Amino acid sequence: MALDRDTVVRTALRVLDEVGIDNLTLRRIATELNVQAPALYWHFKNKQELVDEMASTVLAEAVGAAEYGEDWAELLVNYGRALRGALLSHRDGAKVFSGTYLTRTDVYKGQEQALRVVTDAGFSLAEAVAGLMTVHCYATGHAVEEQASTDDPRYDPRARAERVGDELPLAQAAGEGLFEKPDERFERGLALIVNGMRKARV
Amino acid sequence: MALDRDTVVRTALRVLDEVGIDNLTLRRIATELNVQAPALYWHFKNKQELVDEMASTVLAEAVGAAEYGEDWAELLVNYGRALRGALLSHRDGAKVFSGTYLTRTDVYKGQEQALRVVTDAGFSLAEAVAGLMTVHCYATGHAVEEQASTDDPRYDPRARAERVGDELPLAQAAGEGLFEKPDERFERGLALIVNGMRKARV
DNA sequence: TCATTAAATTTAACGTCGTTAAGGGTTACT
DNA sequence: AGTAACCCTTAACGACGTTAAATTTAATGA
Repeated sequence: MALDRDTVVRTALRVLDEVGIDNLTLRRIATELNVQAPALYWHFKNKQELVDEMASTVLAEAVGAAEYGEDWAELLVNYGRALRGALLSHRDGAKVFSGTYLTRTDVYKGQEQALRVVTDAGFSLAEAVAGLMTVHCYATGHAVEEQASTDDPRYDPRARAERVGDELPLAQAAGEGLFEKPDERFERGLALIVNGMRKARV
Repeated sequence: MALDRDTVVRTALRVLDEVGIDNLTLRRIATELNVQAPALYWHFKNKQELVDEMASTVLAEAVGAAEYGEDWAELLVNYGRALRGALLSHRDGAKVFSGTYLTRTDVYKGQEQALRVVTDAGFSLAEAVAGLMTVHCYATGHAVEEQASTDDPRYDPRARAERVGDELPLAQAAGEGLFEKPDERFERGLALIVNGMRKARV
């Protein structure tokens, strides 16, 4: 039975979850497919093209196919949640998937839908773009920072508190709740951006 | 004359600008220092430790050492600008420096200063943390997306417009101004977040 | 049904990379 | 002068992405 691109992509995503991006090799993926490494070059031009397709697959399914509702504020929040969820859904996903070239246009469909709802709510197109873009970048950045710190053993909260020390009391007090409840923290930022939009509409 | 960590770091940053992260090799850096590659292992445990120090150096100088002023809104804006500027100041900087382990505590000093100003302005510590964190993540995410698209020849605006096509009129109209003026676009998002803070203070 | 062609994969190998081991100078101190 | 710490070199290992060529598998058409 011959391979196809989609099978390779899904296997590669599974391997990514097992071994992380630093150990994601073509040989490892090929082994998982009972195949030799050069066989992958029949389906993909090179490794980067495979990784791009992995990113596109994950993002298209989570962001492009979602239903965000008809309330503009809810929509922005849901869009941010979906994007963050997609980036966090695979090991090292934030680093790997953010800023990679999207090979599918599906993602843009979600954005089209979002822009329509927000402009229908009375915002100008420029305002709608700004709001959506801000949520998009915020969700991306949050996922990157979040995944970097939770995956790195050196980011032990206790150790951090030691290092920050008594010279930086506010940073220390802030840090206590900072690394422990990422979901709630993410929501606070989202609410802030939506509030900013509310103010703009007046 | 013996090398020291700082010399290696600054040379590595220069090489990064020349060749990009995919071609940043220890041998290339060593050559630039008139030294053999294994010599670097006397100063750094491994390549990752060197990269971490590169990130810390750039971020500490731009974010930790800056003066943000005493007006809370201006401060948040300046913090975001400084962070984005640092990430964009080197080739592939956003991908390389975001989410890497910071070896210096200098960065936290900037955050301490920021939290003091914002809380002095009447915000709770939780609100101040949320605001600063949101700006931080937004600036990070913006830099990542921005650098990924400007460096990748496949992100040609014209080609994108073709692909998006007539089915997605809003996305197309939005895209026209989206990839062309990143500075202004960044500022719009910053203003949105600051406005959200303004509303929270009432 | 069998020859022909196209598709899919294997085998073998190349050059480069990060990293390690072992050893050789240099400098500073006793 | 001897010793110890420091800093670097030479040589090499195993793993990686990738390419070229040969080989097998599957589909096609007479």
